[in-house]
Amino acid sequence: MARKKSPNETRPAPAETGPPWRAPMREFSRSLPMSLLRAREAVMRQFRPSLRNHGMTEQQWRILRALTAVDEIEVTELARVAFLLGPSLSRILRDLEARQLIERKAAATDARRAVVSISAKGLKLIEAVAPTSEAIYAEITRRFGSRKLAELQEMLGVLEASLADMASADNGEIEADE
Amino acid sequence: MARKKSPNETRPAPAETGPPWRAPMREFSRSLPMSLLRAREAVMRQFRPSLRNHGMTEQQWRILRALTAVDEIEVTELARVAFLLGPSLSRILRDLEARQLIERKAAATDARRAVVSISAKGLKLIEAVAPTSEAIYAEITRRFGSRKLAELQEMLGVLEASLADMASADNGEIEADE
DNA sequence: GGGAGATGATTAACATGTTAAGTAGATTTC
DNA sequence: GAAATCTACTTAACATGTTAATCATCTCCC
Repeated sequence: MARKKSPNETRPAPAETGPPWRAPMREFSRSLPMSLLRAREAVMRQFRPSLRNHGMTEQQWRILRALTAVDEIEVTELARVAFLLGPSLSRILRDLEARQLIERKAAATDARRAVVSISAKGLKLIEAVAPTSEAIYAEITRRFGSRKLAELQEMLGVLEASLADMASADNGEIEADE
Repeated sequence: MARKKSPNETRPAPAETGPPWRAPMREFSRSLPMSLLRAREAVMRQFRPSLRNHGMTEQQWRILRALTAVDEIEVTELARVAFLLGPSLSRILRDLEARQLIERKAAATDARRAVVSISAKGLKLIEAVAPTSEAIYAEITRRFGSRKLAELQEMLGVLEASLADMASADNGEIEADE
């Protein structure tokens, strides 16, 4: 049942207590990665039950959803659009193909490339899920506010663009002292 | 747009082409879940190499990081603070304990509850990673803007709160027509 | 045109996400 | 006060995230 509460009256410290060592780092739960993670989880929690009822995961939905927007598409490009890493996509395509929700063929000009498209069965599945999905999205928009939602997405896009060419400044230590 | 793509001159359609069926759904790549996912990935991509150099994953870092803020903490509360599901936390704690980065003991009043704390070795590891981590965070803040960063986090918090009590409206279909 | 290197995709190996089931200890109830 | 129930945690099982390695094809260059 998700982690929607619990009075927790027994724990020793609220986890917001002063750190035992000098704390140069920002309050943990307010870091940007945590904020983004929690927000996304709050959103996805709304969609998962419906998807699950249709025997589909979030990623499988992303793929089928992306496939409805094109006639056919190469695997690499699909990975970019659905924002999945190659290995994940490979596995999922194998399963979706086995379930006959997609079709795959080799590209005409380049035998390395595979071209994927959604099947009639896949389209039917999308059409079955879409109404519920739309209703949920509408409710989220209603609650948060259409204006604010657009603003938020704009900021997220700017953030992403801001970091696009940032080189990670990792020092070379391979293991902690040992 | 972001996503420093590549010329990709060979693909058949840019994936932004008109859908073959009537498309009642919003442009896929601009959905809220995708925006959040991409923004978070853009941020985490900066931290992962440094963490990896210290032999640690993002989640392991979250746990150790959370532990530095308290003297000791129960597992359930730690799951809440580090935003991890119970099963994930169980596995990670087992590993961190084997690596002697944390210590675990049974709670005094309730034998079911386990109390976790960071070890001296764990603290040393945190101290080794913290400077790089801080530098990365500072650079992100500099690029995106301190003001905007605070605004963004405020909006994310409001979004999360907006959806806190939303009941998922899943219909009961268990499988698509077959 | 053949070999070195680049590219598209998959496989491998390990860590985590997610839901369900299991286990041991605590709490309630009659 | 023992059975029923609840609670904290763990295990199980499967799907995905993540990095590295592999495999097949393609390109380039001599």
